This record gives sequence, structure tokens and C-alpha cells, in this order.
Amino acid sequence: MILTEKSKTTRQKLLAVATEVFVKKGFHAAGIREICTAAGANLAAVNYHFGGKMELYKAVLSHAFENAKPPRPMPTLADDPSHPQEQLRAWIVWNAERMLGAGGHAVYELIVRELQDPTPAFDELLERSMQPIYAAGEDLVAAVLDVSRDHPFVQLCCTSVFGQCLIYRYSRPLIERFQRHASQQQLEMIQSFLQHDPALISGLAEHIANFSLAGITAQAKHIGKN
Amino acid sequence: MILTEKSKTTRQKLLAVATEVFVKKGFHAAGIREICTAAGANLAAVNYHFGGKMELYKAVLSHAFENAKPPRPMPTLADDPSHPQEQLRAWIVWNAERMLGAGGHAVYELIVRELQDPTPAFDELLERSMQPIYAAGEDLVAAVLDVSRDHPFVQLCCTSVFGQCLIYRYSRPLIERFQRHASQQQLEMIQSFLQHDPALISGLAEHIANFSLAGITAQAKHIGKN
DNA sequence: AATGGTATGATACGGTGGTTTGAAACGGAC
DNA sequence: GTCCGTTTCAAACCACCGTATCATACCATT
Repeated sequence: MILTEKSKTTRQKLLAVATEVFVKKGFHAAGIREICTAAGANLAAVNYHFGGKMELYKAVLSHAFENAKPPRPMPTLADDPSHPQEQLRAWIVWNAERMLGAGGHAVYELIVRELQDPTPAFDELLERSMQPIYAAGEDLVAAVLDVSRDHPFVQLCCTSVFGQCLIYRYSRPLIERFQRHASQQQLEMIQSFLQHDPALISGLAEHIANFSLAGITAQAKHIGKN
Repeated sequence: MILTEKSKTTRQKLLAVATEVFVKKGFHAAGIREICTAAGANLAAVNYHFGGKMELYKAVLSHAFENAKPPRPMPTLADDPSHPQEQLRAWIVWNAERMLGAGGHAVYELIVRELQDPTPAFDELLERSMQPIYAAGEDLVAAVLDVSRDHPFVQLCCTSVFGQCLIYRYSRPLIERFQRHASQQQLEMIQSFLQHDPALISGLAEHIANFSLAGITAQAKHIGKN
């Protein structure tokens, strides 16, 4: 299929709108009629340009993944093997900012959707976008605790880190509602977070890093043998 | 509507099956036909006994909430105001075991579903089932950090605790897949967790408590003024 | 201007899912 | 046994969704 200028813009519009809708409602609940009308395109456009709803979805996933390329490279243990703790902190901050940050990081919204209702595209998405990050985290935690990557504590700690990040992506309605009875200061905090305030994102990332580093280093006491 | 014995059992069967299906597939993806056939009831049974799909769902939520009554009471600050740290640990363990535990705690599965696609029943469910627990956690964290409940750190820490718990409820596919490249030992761990091994649940709760207590107490260093 | 691949448009098809209907079966009260 | 409210049943209705169809409009090339 050769793409002229005009077809490109409809395709792109479709892709952009579909990303929004899929993020907001999930794969099943999103309707191609809704997507097409919002994109100012005809109902048949999806089938014409992509071949079907699932193909459109996969295109959205790929596109979102491409746009999620990080502005700065991920810190790894290899960057500075002699200071694992500093590297771990850098990795946590990098990861948290990436997951909580605005703009182009629709991958995480989509992943979070997939977590509940996996589509056939789930495995590849996870493998490409999160597995490498997770593996780097494992290395760093293992280095800090001075145990092998297979040690149960490594998994537990990494999951704890990801859990703290994901809840902000996953449970915004919850956080929002719990803050109802909270102070004005907190409400403003949440509001600006919902608008992707970069400073607040950094603050959250810092908190998660502080919290997690303390949690992880504390595990050392509980490692008897091994 | 007067309920005879027979109607009660069909109603209950419907309720039980519907709980399973709603937990497994979510509100929208669950089908009345599926529920009815699984319950050995006629297609019209749902509308007759409950008045519609949404009403059935609300009944499921209420029923699940009733069944989620904890075996032991929630630890609070009021139980032992002079040892907030021990009480906080007890609360974290209690909360984690409750959220991760098996049997009758379908509320959390349903809440986790609602987090992504809130139905009109969401607010009441959250208010009744989680808000009191969250508030108790805030009190304890505030006491340990010796700040007011309105301090931002309190919110952040509580969210960190809940995040660590919730990820095991909503990201099982993720955890499962990350362990694919893991050791046999870890795989067995995950397997038994997926089967609600009580010992493993306790272990997880212990980890979250250790991790979080260290994370929370470490916040004290970062509290300058206030 | 004519042409042929490309894109868009209106409409219809098959399937599914929730709801409705009206008749039949049940079960206690008299 | 008769009656009446309650419950079950099969079938149909209706709206929606993803897809397919086919005609029309576009547009560069000739």
C-alpha cells in the first residue's frame, strides 16, 4: 500500500485518536465507530487502513512503544559497578519518572489495561517495554544486597518498587477519592499530578526512591545464610 | 418479593456464580448468558431475581463486602498509642494479609476491576471497604513520623504501602511473566501464591511490612521543619 | 481529458448481549 | 381440587459492534 499525503494524515489521526480511546476505555470497550467519528473519518477507515480493530490496536501499541523512548538512558549496574547503591537509586528515579511522567508514555496506560484483560499482543508488549527494565532492576537490587539474582528478596523488592510506581498509574480514582477528606495542600498536589506536573513527578520519584532504598537496604538484616 | 426456599437457592447460586464471573472477567465482559448457564438457571433469571445486570452486580458487591469481614480486628493506633511503630507494623501485616489472602475477599478483586472502569457502584464500595482502613493507616504513619495527618509524607507512605499490596492483586500476569526467566524456586513460589498458599501470603505480608517500616522510618530524616 | 490505483462514503450483514414477553409449572392456602 | 402468587422456561426483541460491500470521489500520470 502506497501512502499519499492525505492518507497519511487520516492514518495518523486514526492512530492518535485510537491511542486516546484505547487508553481511556480499554480494547474491548473502545468502539471503532467512536474512534472514527472522533478522528473525522469514515467507519470503514479502520478496516481500510489497518485491516481490523486488532490490527489497529497493535499499531497503537507499537506506536506508543516507539514514542516511549526515554530522554536519557536507563542507569544500570554496568555504568558504575562499584557504587551499586547510587546506581539503584538512579534506576528507581529513572523508572518512576518514566512510568509516572506525561507525554508519549501511553505504553504504561496500555500495559495496565492489558494486565486485567490481556490481548494476544500482551506478551510481546511486556517483553519489549518492561522486561529489560525489570531485569536491570533485579541486577541492581541483587548487587546492593550482595546476593544472587535468584534470591527471593530480589523479586520481592523489585515488585515493591514497581508496585509503588504502578499504583499511581493504576489507581488514580482511588488516590483521588482518598484525598477527598484531605487537606487543601494535598488536593492541590493530586490535582497537579493529574495534570502531569513535572516537578511533582520528580517529587514522587524521589519519595519512591527514598522509601525503596531504605526498604531494600533493610532487607540485608534479614538475610541470614546465602 | 417473597422468597421461598427454592427461589433462595437459585438466587444464591446466581450470586455465587456471578461473583466468580465478575471477578474473572469484569463487569462489561461478563455475560448474563454465561452466568445463567453456569448457575443452571434460565436466561431470564437474572432479570427476575435482581432486575438487571447492574442490580445483580451491585448485589454481588454488597455480598462480597459482607463476606470480607476480617477474622481478627484491624490494629489501630488507639489499641496501643505508646507503641506506634509496633502498631503500624501490625496494621501493615493485617492489611496485606487481608488484601492478598484467599477466601471470601473477592471485594479486592472487584475493587481492582472498578479502578479501571468505575461503575456507579464504585464510590460506595470504596467508602465502605477501604476508606476506614486507609484512614487508620494514615493515623499510624503520622504517629510514627510524629507529624500531622496532613503532612504530604503521610499520604505518600500510605500510598506506597497500598501500592505494594495492590500490585499482587492486579498485576499477577505481570509477575507471572517476569518470573518466566526465573529460577525453579521462584516459579514454585509464584505458583503457590496463585493458589493462595497461606504461608506464602504471610511471608509476603512480612516482607511488605519490613520494607515499608524501613521506608517510613527513613522519611523522618527528610522531615526538616513542620 | 482519460485512466487506474487509492481513499472515502453510505449502507447492510451477521453476531452478540441485555432485556422483555407471555405461557407453563410449581406450591402453599383454602 | 381449586386458586393465586411465585418461579421457571423458551423464544423473541432490540440495540450495538465489527466487518464487508460497492459505489463514488480523489489525484497523479499519461
